[in-house]
Amino acid sequence: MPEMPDVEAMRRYLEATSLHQEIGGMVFQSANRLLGEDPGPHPDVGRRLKDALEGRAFDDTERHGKWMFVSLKDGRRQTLGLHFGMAGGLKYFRDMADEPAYDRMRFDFSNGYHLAYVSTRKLGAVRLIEDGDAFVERKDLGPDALAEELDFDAFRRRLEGRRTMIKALLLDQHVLAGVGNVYADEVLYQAGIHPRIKANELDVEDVRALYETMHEVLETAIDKQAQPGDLPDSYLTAHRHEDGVCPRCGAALGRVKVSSRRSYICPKCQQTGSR
DNA sequence: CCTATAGCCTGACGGC
DNA sequence: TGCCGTCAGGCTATAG
Repeated sequence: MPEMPDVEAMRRYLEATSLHQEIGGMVFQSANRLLGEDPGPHPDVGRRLKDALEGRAFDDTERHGKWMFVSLKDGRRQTLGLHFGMAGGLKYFRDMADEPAYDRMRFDFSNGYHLAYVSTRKLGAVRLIEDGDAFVERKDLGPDALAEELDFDAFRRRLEGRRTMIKALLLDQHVLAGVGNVYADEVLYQAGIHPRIKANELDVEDVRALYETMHEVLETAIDKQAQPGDLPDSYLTAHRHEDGVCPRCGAALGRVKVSSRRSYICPKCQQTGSR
């Protein structure tokens, strides 16, 4: 679930619930794999996180692609970096009876509420860093898919000359950050572009359509708080299953592999690059 | 530079 | 019901 629109929804959720409250305590549950350091593992990251965060409060949030950054600004400049992997999220609650399953890292606020970082498969990551910008730089992430600096020209240049399949490029977080498997399919579907066409075989009009569609799709999804059921009827996302049908033309959806990930396509509506 | 694959984890689902 | 294989909205390392 967590692609950029989902992470953006979670960021707003954290912002609305958990800022400026003293972190009275932290609890880790089967979280070792999530707490690794870059680079290499650290013997007691949990201890270090507690030392760094307990007694302080979250102050601000940012997001870059699928990464969420939560900063604590009193005195030391420190930031918590959160990635949610394939399945995970946040939950704010009061009664421990409402603690969600797979709660791997819990913040116990002094006001009696709790914030859970949930990760079913432990494929996410928790990092204690100085600030988001430096982290993004170090990881060599591309610009956020909706960043202003990624205007059409910058987008075009990032795809220029690449002989990689267009969907693989959209998924590559070094090219641009935030698009995952589901939204890559959605964007390509809405733009009428086949996922396996090579980027250097798209003409400028295709690239422009792709850029504009990407904005439209991501902005719409954020607006709907990334709830798949609330997306427009014309969207592909709700139909990505075994016997799904194109919401536009009714054709049976096709399935292809790109970058070892499953792609759903409408063979009729995504002709650009299909032959 | 490009593609494919395995591995990290765990749960859900289908087939036998 | 139990067991097995496959798949899943991510990412990295590695090999060719």
